[in-house]
Amino acid sequence: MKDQDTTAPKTPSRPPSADEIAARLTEAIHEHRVLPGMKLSEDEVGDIFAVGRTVVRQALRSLAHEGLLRIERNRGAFVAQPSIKDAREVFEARALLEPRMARAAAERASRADIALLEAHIEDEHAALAAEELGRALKLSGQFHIEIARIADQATVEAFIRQLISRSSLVIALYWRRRNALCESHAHHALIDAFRAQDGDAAEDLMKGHLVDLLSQLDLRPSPAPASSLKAALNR
Amino acid sequence: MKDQDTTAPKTPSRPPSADEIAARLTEAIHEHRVLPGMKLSEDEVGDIFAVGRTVVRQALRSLAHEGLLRIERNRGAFVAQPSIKDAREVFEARALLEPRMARAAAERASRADIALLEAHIEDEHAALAAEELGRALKLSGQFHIEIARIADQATVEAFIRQLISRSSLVIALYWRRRNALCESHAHHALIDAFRAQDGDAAEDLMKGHLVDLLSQLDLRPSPAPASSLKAALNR
DNA sequence: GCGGCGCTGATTGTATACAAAATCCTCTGG
DNA sequence: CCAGAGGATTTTGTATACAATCAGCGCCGC
Repeated sequence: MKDQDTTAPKTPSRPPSADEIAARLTEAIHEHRVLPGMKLSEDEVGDIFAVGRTVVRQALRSLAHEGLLRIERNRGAFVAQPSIKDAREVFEARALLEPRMARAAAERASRADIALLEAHIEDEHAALAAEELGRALKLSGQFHIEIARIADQATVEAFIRQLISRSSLVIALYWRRRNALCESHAHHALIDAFRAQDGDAAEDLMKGHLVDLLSQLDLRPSPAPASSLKAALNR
Repeated sequence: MKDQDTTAPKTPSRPPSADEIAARLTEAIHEHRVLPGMKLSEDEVGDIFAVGRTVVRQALRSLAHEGLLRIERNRGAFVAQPSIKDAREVFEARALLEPRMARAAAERASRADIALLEAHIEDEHAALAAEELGRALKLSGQFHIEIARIADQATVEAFIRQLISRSSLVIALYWRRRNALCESHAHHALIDAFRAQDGDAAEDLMKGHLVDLLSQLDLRPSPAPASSLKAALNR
């Protein structure tokens, strides 16, 4: 279990900061290379990034504060396993925030912004073509964050960032089918609305997009036997 | 500056946890006993609560993550000074979230919930009568948080908690007049809507209430000479 | 055979010690 | 008298050491 360098750093020169480590861990979780329920031992993470436990603890607590990790006293940090209720709440919150962000973005998006979004979709397509499902998922989430940035709402952007993170966990736990994310249509349509500066359309498209996403989840009582019996007993 | 026990603990027996310290600091900031721009030295806080710097650092970083503090590397932690743009964003975000919470709360509020809210208003009145303006302000914020709790939306509740915190900072910086918060009407009206289980009315009332709050702020370019020249140069 | 109890190893929580950075003060030179 | 450089002090950043707690396991008694 020591030679699987799923999150190994590439620069052994300068010790990375707590924020960098948090970002790397976040990325790994977004890409579903680290799955819900997995334990993140302080020593292990510290060895991987070649820093002391002090810095690792900062990163872990930061991620816990964002809801990505669950820290149990004297037990350690585990990747969060959102309940079905959590999953619903996340998408309800997104439904409250993101449509308005899409509207504001449509009214504010510059030529450069739209070009950036298109490049994003390009990358997402490439990742899908290369069967890198995790990377595609991460890019898909970043698309939503980018919209909040274009809307020039840093406060809401931070919230959406958290919601995207948890959505990634929710998808890992409750996604219905494994086949490709066929949501490219929605993102393309959104860009069209941005290009036309059509706020109404953007708001509606985003609303529908989120409903579609939610409908792809399987949120019935017995969620999924994804984790083993042991994980079930840990609750 | 050492004998002003504005945040002195009452139990010197058991060392408080990082969360407790964070809660105490949050309360002090909400009550405007600690003002924007003030520095929170690690040693100072550690001495006050009789714990090592390790625990204090956890608390400070936690509060920084919520936007209450700003941590500058090798400089220390300072109570955040939201910009005018931040202030607008906070109330825009509240306008997106809270009306819907009010609606949901109106549809779900039990007899006990309403009694609790009434007790809250009672306390707020008492605090106002006793000239404890800070305490009244804190209770007023908790009223809004309570609504999200009644709406049974933990995720959004956490967001609103952050927004209330920042609103407290915004009010400290940009509040127009010092006289009493005449917003009791709005809270009373909200409770009436809850009692009638009138979701539409609750949503509208909350929307209007937030507009009123925002209109009480002075968000013009040169905000307020609240902080000294030194603070102005620190930017 | 099985359930409870105590021991051992491992992991986290906290404090302390040391290093790095920034601020403040002083001293010097113009 | 003022400006600037340098050192001393203070404060934060990080690692390490020690204490506390928990999980796993074997042993003993029933």
